[in-house]
Amino acid sequence: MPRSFLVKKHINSTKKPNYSELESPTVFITPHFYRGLPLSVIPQPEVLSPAAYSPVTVWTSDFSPISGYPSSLSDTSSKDHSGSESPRSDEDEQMLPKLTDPHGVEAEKFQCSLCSKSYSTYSGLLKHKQLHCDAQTRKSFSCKYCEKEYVSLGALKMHIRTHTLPCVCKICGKAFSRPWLLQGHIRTHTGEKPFSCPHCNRAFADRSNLRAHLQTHSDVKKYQCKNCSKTFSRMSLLHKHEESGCCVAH
DNA sequence: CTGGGGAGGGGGCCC
DNA sequence: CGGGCCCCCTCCCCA
Repeated sequence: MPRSFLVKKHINSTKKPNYSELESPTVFITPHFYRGLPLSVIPQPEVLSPAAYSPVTVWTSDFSPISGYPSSLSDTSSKDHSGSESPRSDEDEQMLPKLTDPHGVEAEKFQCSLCSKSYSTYSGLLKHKQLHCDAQTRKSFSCKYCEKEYVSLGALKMHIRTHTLPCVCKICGKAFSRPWLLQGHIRTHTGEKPFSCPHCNRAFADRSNLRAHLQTHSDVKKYQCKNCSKTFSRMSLLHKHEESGCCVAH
């Protein structure tokens, strides 16, 4: 039976969210454990709305045309407010070539594929790229719950789930960020242990714990002290060993 | 005090 | 792009 997961203490309260203060969960698992697989539910609209993110800039790996990008970005960001997609900033306007200029695009041979601004020399284009577009092409999606930033919307959505915790155990009400975490938790209720040790046949509910257990069967363990060469089955044990002062004198 | 098990978090990869 | 899965890691607790 689980021992501590319901009374887990967060000594460093700043490190982990206060789950009780988060918004209400949206997914429940029925007692029919293996029929009703956990379903993830999209977080609250305001969480996934464009306002939830801070898409500062757009990132591309090179300077090639990115015709597909703006539409893909707007696909996820403009559904709730059609008619206001892709607003161009003042700076963007300044970056565009002035087509009415008598020395307009026709006279320029090197054109920025991102902002369409043209230059008569390649070095001019490179300078523009370094000073303006390269900086602007680094996308940054910020979490509205914390200070973390991600380079992709998908990564941010994944992270936001750690705040919203949409997967909730029907039995005990504990919430999780991902369905498979909930599945692992449900095993603590059912006692299911699908991962067996080939050496001693001891079973585990979690693959990671089996992996840690396998280390105990090894003479030379994975984590080794740099100073005394003693090995440990877990990094945490190695850290304890180092903090104990064993190697301070060396 | 040390080693090990239980439980869970988070990023990355693949489909 | 999202879900599932894997891997690595941490924290807590107990023998």
